[in-house]
Amino acid sequence: MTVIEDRRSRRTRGALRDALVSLVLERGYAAVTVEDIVAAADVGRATFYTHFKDKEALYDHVVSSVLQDLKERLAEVLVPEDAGFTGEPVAEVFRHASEQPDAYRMILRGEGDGRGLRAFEDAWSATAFEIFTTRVKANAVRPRVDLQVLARAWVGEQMAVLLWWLDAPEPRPATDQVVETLVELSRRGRFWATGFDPDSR
Amino acid sequence: MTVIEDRRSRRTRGALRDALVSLVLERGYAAVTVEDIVAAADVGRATFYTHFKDKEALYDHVVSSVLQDLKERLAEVLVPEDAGFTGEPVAEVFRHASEQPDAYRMILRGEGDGRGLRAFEDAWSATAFEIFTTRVKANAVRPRVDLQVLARAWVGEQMAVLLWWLDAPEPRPATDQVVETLVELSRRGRFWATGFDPDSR
DNA sequence: GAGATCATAGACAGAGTGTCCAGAAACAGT
DNA sequence: ACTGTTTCTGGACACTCTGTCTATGATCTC
Repeated sequence: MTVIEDRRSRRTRGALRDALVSLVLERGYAAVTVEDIVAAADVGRATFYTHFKDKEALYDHVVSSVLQDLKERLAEVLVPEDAGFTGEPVAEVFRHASEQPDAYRMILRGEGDGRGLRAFEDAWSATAFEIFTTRVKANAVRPRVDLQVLARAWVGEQMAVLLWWLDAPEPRPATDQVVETLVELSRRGRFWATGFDPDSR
Repeated sequence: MTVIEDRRSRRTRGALRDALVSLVLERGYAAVTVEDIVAAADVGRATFYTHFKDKEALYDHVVSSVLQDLKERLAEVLVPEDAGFTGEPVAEVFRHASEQPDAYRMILRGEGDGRGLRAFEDAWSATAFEIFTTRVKANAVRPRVDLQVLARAWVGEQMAVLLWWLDAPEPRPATDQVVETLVELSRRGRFWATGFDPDSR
C-alpha cells in the first residue's frame, strides 16, 4: 500500500470535506445536497461517488477524522498517572477545537441528526470515566455519585461551554481563561461560581 | 373560531406526531420519509400536506408543542421568588420528560440536525439565567463566573444526565433520586462527588 | 338532516440520487 | 521523456421521494 495517497485523491477529499462543513454551517445538513457539495468543491459529481458512498459517508468521515486526531493528541497529554485536577485534557480539547472550529461547530450543533455529537460525547465520556476511576482508586475514596453519570454530566457541561466558546464572536476569550474557569467550576460547584461562600460541610 | 378543533384533525395530527417520533427513534430523522410517516400513521399522503408543509414542519410542531407544554408547567413551579436551590424546576423537567420520553429522546439525541436540541437548550438556558440573576441580586453577591456561561454549563450538565436517564433500561432510577444527586453535584462540585472532602478556600 | 370541513386516491412535474461508461487528464517511477 | 496506472469527468439512465392539484366520498358540528 502506498503510504501517501495520490495527490489528486488528497486534494479531492480535502475539498469535499471543507465544502461539506461550510455548507452545513450555512444551510444545515439536511438542506445540503451532493450536487451542492461537488459544486462548492469544484469536483465532478461522478468523482464524489468514487470516494464516498453518499453524503452520510462523507459526514462520517469528517467526524471520525476529527475524533481520531483528537484521540492521538489526548494520548500525549494523558500519560501522567498523577491524580490531580490539572485540566490539561480539557485544555487540549479546546486547543484542538480552535484549530478546526467549523468542523467542531458542525458536530456540536448536532448536524447530521446528532450522530457526530453522540460519537463525540461517547468518546469523551469514556475518557472522563477512566480519569475519574483512576483518581478514585489512587486516592482510595468512595465516590458519592455513580461515575458513569458523573462523566456524562461533566462532559455535557464541557461541550455546552465549548460550543458557546466556538460561537462567541472573535476575538474569543483566551483558551486558558475559559478552561481555568471550567476547572474551578467543576471543582467547587455552582455555589462558588455565583459568589456565595461555600457552605458545604 | 372553534375552541376545540375537529376530531378528525385531532386524530390525524396526533397519529402523525406519534408516527414521526417512533420512526425517528427507530431509523433516524434523515432516513424517515413522508411516505413512511403516513404509512405508520395510517393516513393518506395528501392528508399529510393539508396539515404540514413538509417533514420539517411536523418535526417543528412536535418540538414546539413539547416546549410550550414545559413552559406552562415551569411557570407554576417558578412563581416563588425565594432564592434557594430547591431543584424544583429541574425535577419538573424530569417529570415532564418521563411523561413523553420518546419525544424527549428524539430532541435530546439531536435528531433533526439538532434544531430541537438547540431550541430546548436556548429555552432552558434563558430560564436558568433568570434564576441565577434573581438569586445573585437577592443575595447581593458578586458572581465569579459570567452568568450566561454558567447557565449554559449547568443546562449542558442537566441535559446530558436527562438523556442518560431516559435511555437507561427500565425501571429507571427514581426521578427524585437523580434530581437530588444533580442538585448536590452542581452545588458542591465534582470534588465532593468523587468522594474527596472539599478543599475549597 | 344540512352545510361545512376533512380525508383520500391518483396523476403530475420536478429535484435529487446512485450507477455506469468511455474518454481525457494527471500521476509515479524509471 | 515515456509508459502504464490511477483518477477525474460529463452525460445518460432508472429510480425514489417530493409537493401540488383535483374530484369524490366520508365525517364532523350544530
